[in-house]
Amino acid sequence: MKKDTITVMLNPELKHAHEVLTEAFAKHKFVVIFGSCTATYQGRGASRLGPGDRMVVIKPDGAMLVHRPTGYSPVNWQPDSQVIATELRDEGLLVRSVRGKPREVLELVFTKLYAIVVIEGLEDTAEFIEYMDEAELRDYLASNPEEIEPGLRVIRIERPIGEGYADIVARDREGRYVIIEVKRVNAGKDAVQQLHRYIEKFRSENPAAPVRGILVAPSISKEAKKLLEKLGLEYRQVNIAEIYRKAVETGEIKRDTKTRSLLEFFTEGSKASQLRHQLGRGL
Amino acid sequence: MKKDTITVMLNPELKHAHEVLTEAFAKHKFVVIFGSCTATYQGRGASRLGPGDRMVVIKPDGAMLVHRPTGYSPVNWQPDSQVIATELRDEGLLVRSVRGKPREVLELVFTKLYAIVVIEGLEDTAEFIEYMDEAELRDYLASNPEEIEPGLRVIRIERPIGEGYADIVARDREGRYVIIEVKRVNAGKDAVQQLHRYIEKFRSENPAAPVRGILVAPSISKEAKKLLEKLGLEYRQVNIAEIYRKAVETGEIKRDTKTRSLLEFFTEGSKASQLRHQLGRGL
DNA sequence: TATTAAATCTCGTGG
DNA sequence: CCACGAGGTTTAATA
Repeated sequence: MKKDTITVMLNPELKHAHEVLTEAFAKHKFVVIFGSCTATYQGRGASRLGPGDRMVVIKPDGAMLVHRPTGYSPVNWQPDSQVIATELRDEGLLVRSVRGKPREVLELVFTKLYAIVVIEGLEDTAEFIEYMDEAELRDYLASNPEEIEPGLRVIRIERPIGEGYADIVARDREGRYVIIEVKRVNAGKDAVQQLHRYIEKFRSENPAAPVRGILVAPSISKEAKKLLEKLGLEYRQVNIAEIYRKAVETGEIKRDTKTRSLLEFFTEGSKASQLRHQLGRGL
Repeated sequence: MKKDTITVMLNPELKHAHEVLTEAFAKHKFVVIFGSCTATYQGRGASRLGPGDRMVVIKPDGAMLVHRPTGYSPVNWQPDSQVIATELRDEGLLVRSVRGKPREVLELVFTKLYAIVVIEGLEDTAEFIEYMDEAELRDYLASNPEEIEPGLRVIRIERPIGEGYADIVARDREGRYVIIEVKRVNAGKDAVQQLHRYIEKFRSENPAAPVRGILVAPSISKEAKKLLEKLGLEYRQVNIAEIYRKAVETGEIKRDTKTRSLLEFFTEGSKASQLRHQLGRGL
């Protein structure tokens, strides 16, 4: 980032803030506002929020976030907006964000401002790399089917069945077809139903072929398990962290020193109490 | 918010920042950091992000957000964390956030800091009011079933079926049971499947009772429609904005002057071009 | 553009 | 504490 591109205002007057914000929005700067405001939204839904202290972020692309003092989620937002404008009113400083498609309007009215930060020229071109999403898990299991069951031979992956795709189609030791559905999070009834649909479709297409269905997931809900058993399907538990470790070890996932240290922290790592001690009390 | 509780540092040294942040985290203050950092996450998944300019928010409850210069979503985050700590390293200033359940670690390493804002005492107790969410739509339809089909008599709403709930259970003119699934957005295959699950469950519990299934939504995807028809279910289109207006008119939804004006803005309102003109170019 | 499925989904609600 | 389902879900991939 270039230097001298940060402007900070502490407890600014509404009028002064209005001027600064108008220019900041026009020039697509990165803006953060701390203050007390109300929020009104209408678009896909409608909402209203009374006065309170919030942090409002407006990004260069028109993304807007209204954050309360706690929680992950913004209470109001605009994923991106075509028009952002401010207006001085009797009630306070209006900040209005309008999105065209779908049509959505978010209006904030500030009565008090604690701080405004305006930044220009933030640069971020780094690639974001994610490991072990569902596709990666599926590919690992397809390459290492013995993790699911000894003697399994994979026929193909992502086989189109009906309207969807079976994650893995294989044959077991006895030559029976095995349709495998992979989930990287807790499996619910929907996952069981999905597998069931594939099995039904496969049976209708191959009436003579014996076929089994296996749901592979780190965990399964009780009701899903019941449904699964009722439908004559099977469940295999897998440990995602363990598979991640194996994938790294076998080179199927590249690692650098940084991920390695975190990985060890996780798989061989210390307990929370030790960690707390290492780090100090903190939060 | 009380006064004099904001601290702002511009282009701080890492060492100085470390001291300030340590205290801020210990005292559960609201912290925003602008700077260039890398990010490493491991927990439910794993990810790595190379150096770039970001805004990092740490809230009093331990919620943490790492935002790139564009977009709605944080690139990394922690919904809440038990331990947040900083450490001075050769590579830069480490900010580490640890969550216990599930076990997740997010590590940031800052090499440059542009600004740090620390705020204490933000107060926000206002109630967040949403209009026309699915529950409200369901309740309106349950009170006005003729919107779905003439002669429908509602038996109950939110009927437990298995572990889930059918939105509305009714009887039609001919005495058949009707299970109704309500969606306030475009219905996809998942909605059809959900309704199908309820129907199946109902049939298994009441083998003798004839039952219909109706999906009520403002629109439905083509594939979902096909699946729905294949499963012998029905679809009824509703206009959400119209229902919202009726609900307001009949007093089932209270409105104040603010929502009223917004309502009019939407239902009778001006076009985007006019709006753009009103507001000036803006963003 | 529409649609589908995944997500470190998050968040509330109910058992 | 788990499970289910909604969400102004968002986002990426796919047809």
